[in-house]
Amino acid sequence: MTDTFGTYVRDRREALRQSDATFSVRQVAARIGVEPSFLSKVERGEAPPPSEAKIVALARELREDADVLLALAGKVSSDLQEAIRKRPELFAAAIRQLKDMPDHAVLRIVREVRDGTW
Amino acid sequence: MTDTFGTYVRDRREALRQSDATFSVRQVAARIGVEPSFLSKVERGEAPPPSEAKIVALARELREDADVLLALAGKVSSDLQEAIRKRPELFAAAIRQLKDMPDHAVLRIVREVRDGTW
DNA sequence: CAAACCGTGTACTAAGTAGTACATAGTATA
DNA sequence: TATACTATGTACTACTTAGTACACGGTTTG
Repeated sequence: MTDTFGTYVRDRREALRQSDATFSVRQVAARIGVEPSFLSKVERGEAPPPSEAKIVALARELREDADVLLALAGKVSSDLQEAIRKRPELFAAAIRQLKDMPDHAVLRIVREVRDGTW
Repeated sequence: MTDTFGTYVRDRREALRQSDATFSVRQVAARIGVEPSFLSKVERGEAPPPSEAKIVALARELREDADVLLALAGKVSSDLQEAIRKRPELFAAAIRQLKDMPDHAVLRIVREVRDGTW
């Protein structure tokens, strides 16, 4: 399995670096609170993706959606997990209901619920 | 923090045992594929809850909802996690939308989607 | 009364997780 | 050209996960 997470982070960081030299391994690592050698290994797929907190910090740095980055790391945000754990039967049913539906149908539900067209 | 998972499992197993002697620690452990000492420790909160696979097997044994048992163990079923990971932005939005809604509202969505009243 | 079954205590392990610390060698800059 | 910053490699550690193996003493039951 190719390391999508590391590659994705590296590509994104290098892209930002084109216009901003502070996006070096060292400086990004310092900003998210890890050792540069560790970030380097993560980007090269030599170390597994870091903890949720570090990934969220990294997403903020890279101006990426934290949920997407967490997903690439094979993780699910702890606030979503908590929502499911609080009402497991209900949310298990809801998610299993939605999981095979096309994007637009799920989106419509999200929008209609948000707008109170309900 | 009191150990809800262990206590719950023990209570449920002892209840079933009232009418069926095969619900001893030893025999249930054998049926779900762990050592009796391990199940004993889990029930007494001396060991953390077992892996997802063992919890699912345990839920089947105890005739309980696997999602509920997983939730008590602080876990979320891997098939739900996978659904979220496949479309992280979409499902993050959907779950965050539903998480503060009352049960009946979420249930209505589940039902209406299921029945195609949509 | 002995064989089988019961729960539990102790000791151990093998793999994975999440890093840190330090050294080295290359590259850019003042 | 010296220095300073860069990326990366090697080695190490501490913690957690997910259990197993085995022994012990108590309690049924045939």
